[in-house]
Amino acid sequence: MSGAQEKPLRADAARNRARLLDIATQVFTTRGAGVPTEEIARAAGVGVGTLFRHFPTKEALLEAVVVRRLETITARTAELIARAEPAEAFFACFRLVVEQSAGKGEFTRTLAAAGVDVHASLQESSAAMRAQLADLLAEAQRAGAVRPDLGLPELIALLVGTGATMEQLGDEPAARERIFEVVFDGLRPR
Amino acid sequence: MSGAQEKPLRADAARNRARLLDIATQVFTTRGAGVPTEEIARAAGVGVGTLFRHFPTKEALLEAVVVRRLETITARTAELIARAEPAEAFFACFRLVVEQSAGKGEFTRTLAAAGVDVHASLQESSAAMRAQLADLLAEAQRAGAVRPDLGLPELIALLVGTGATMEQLGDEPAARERIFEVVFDGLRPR
DNA sequence: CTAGAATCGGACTGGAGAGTCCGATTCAAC
DNA sequence: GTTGAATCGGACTCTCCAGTCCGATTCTAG
Repeated sequence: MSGAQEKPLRADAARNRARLLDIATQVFTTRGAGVPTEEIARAAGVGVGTLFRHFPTKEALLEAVVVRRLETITARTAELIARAEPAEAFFACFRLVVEQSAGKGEFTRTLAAAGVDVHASLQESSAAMRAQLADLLAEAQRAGAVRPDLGLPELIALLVGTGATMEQLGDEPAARERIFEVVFDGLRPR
Repeated sequence: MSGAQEKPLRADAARNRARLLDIATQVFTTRGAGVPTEEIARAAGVGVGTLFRHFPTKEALLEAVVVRRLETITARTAELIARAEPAEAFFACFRLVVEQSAGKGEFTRTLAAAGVDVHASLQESSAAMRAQLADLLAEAQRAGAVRPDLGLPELIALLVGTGATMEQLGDEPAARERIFEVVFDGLRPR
């Protein structure tokens, strides 16, 4: 579904598009989804017209940012799964998702509030992520590393919640590590 | 500090003010802080002029809602502290704060983003809450019920984060209970 | 190099929502 | 009941921002 069926963009157009995505990712992540589109455009060195040609809606831009991030996380998670034991992979992925989700909560919230619902592309990549997490969880439970009564919804909620915890905590590596210890201890069987 | 130094409000004015606070609490909690002030006013059966007389700013209204909630929680927490053993009180209060914080995250976020910083009244009641939590934590740690390396900032972050977890999870009592088990297990010493 | 198509830029529009203003209304003191 | 002060209501203004439009610019095929 994510093939390259689009006709090749003109050189400058492709450059602008990529630049917009990068800048938007950075700005939205650090300052929240409320930043005006015009500011994103200026930071990327283009006019708003250009921005809206590439992303017909602010929501579309947000969505593109989130999808790209999800895809990155999914890919890295796949690597981890292939390379490590179930238990180790599970906890490593938990860390990965939490670290990469910084500030993402606001996006999805905005998206859900704005559009009728999240769009097709997002549903697609988030479904892939869910499937991966479900596998990961099942494997870890089979290996006895995670309490067996935990479901996928709880795991996802915990991922989001731990992300919120970290956001609240700020940059204090030792404290962040202690949070991981608490959550991981809680996840293991009694 | 929270004495009654204000001159007595006229009967209708007092009624309107109370009604506005109630409605605002309800509406903001269920639909987020983005709801237009006009809608709050209409739901309360008054004009926007009235709303803005009592709360000169939307931010002020949000703040009043949050302060009131904090005060409620603080009072109930005090009861629990007086009535139970340290360990029991600690976990009961954790539950209480998480349950009562549903949807509050967005408020504080909005507040922090809007005003220069949170206002005096909020700082006051949140300082009271912090002090209470610090006591609670220290007592529970002395009783050996909570891992000793946990600080107040981590506790607060966990409260917020667990609130986010619950919000994400929705209304599924069994799942919510499992989340509490995970977090509480993680909080206890190894 | 040239022409024509794709892309750009940013002034402009429309709409939404916060906060103001003042004539109309309601309260309460006498 | 009367009267003046407090309060109300909601039309109105002002600001901010998403998204449009079109003349100007830049790319690329030949």
